[in-house]
Amino acid sequence: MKVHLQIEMNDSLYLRNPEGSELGKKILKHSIELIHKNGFEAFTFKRLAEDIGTTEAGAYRYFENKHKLLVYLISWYWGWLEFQISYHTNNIKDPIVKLKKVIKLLASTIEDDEQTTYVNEASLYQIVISEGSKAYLTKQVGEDNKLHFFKPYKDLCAVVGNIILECNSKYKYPKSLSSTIIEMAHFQNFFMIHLPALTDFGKNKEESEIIAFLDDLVFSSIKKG
Amino acid sequence: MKVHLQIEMNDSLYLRNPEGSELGKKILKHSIELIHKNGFEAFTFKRLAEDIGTTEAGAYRYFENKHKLLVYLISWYWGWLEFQISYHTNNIKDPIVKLKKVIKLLASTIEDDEQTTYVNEASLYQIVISEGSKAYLTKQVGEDNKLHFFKPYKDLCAVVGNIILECNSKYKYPKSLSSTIIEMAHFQNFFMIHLPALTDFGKNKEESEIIAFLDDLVFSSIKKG
DNA sequence: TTAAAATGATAGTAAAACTATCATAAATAA
DNA sequence: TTATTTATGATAGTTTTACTATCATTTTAA
Repeated sequence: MKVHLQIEMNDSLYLRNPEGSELGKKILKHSIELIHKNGFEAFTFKRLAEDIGTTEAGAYRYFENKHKLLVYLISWYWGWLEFQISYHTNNIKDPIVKLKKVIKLLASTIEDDEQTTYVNEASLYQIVISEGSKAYLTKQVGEDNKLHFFKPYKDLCAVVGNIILECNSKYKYPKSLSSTIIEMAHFQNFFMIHLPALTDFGKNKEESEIIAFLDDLVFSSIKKG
Repeated sequence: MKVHLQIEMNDSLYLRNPEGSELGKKILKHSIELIHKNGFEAFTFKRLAEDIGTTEAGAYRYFENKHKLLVYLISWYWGWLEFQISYHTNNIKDPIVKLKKVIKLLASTIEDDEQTTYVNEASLYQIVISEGSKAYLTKQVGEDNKLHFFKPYKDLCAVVGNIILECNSKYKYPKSLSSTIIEMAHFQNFFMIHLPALTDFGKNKEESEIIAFLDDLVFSSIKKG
């Protein structure tokens, strides 16, 4: 049996649902490739269109602008990750084991999930690391937030925050610790690769060390006593 | 006695030293104002020139492009902050007291430092929060790093890392913990204001709570035993 | 006081970030 | 099946951004 998993997306993010047509899926697929390859700043709808074999206008019919396309991709990732977490932590009773699993999922290079043909999760993970913050570090963050663009991120943060509370219901900063883990899972990875002086992982460049750091950080913080 | 403090800047960041002329200082002053007000994406040399009363070409004589100008401003801030830290922790023997002071300096809204007339530190602090990551979250991060654009950030990170080691010489992740504190001092502030669901400070919006969170995070982690 | 350097004024270019129009192809509903 | 809506392709055009170039004038430094 082959299961197709579809992430429910906020429909204010697009003009026409990209998951509902071949061209739309091509837009997703190729924008992931291009942003991964050249970075978000160098990404244009013109290049995207050339890559796909459609016209600039074709892309603009799906997404108002490249910012919304980025937010779409990042949101898709958070939604996908939340599913991965619920899938992989299902039936785990011990919240400490659960939290360790979550940290591992957050900080591990993703392999491409064959269930979604038009999204390369491995590339998307790299985009989330390098470009993810740009989704909200803007002047329109308030408006975007009103349109619930960041709901998937907030939901994930809430999920992780609740596991933290399961570990220690008296811990005072579950949400901030949660957003700290999430951000640092990515930032430490970026630093390790590009600015190793900002980390302790420069020599080996092993993501297992990032996981060990985050484990240490989290479990020291929430340890009772 | 009036002391003028000048931060030594990497001269690959500019074409002509902006601190060496009136026009240059105006460029710094007004770019801080404009980026603070409208965000980095909306910031252009044309608007800057109009604001100052010079021409676009005038600005381009000082900075190759707006990315370098941003890196300049952010670097200036890190340099300035490192001085603040060394100034305010001078003569403090106890590394724990020192580290607390550092966290406070990192996470506190800065008041405008009258010693530097052409830099409004309060606005610059907001820019560092909202735009700081964009200095390195680019495809050219490698080249920029080779030109030592991020040295002030790395230096600061090393300083904080060393204080962490003074507290506990056996702690395994001084540099990663240091970059985590630095980044989170800003990110938690941004989240508190714009995406409060990602923090535990949404109700009161008090930066003292961020400081308390960071204190808790750091001292739990480096506590011996 | 004279040469060098910095600024101002103006012009121009390539690309980015869109919007608009119209013809055609594909899907769908009557 | 035909009629009609809907999606796509092809083409063109606009405004803004991100620069570069030139030359005259002013300021500064030797």
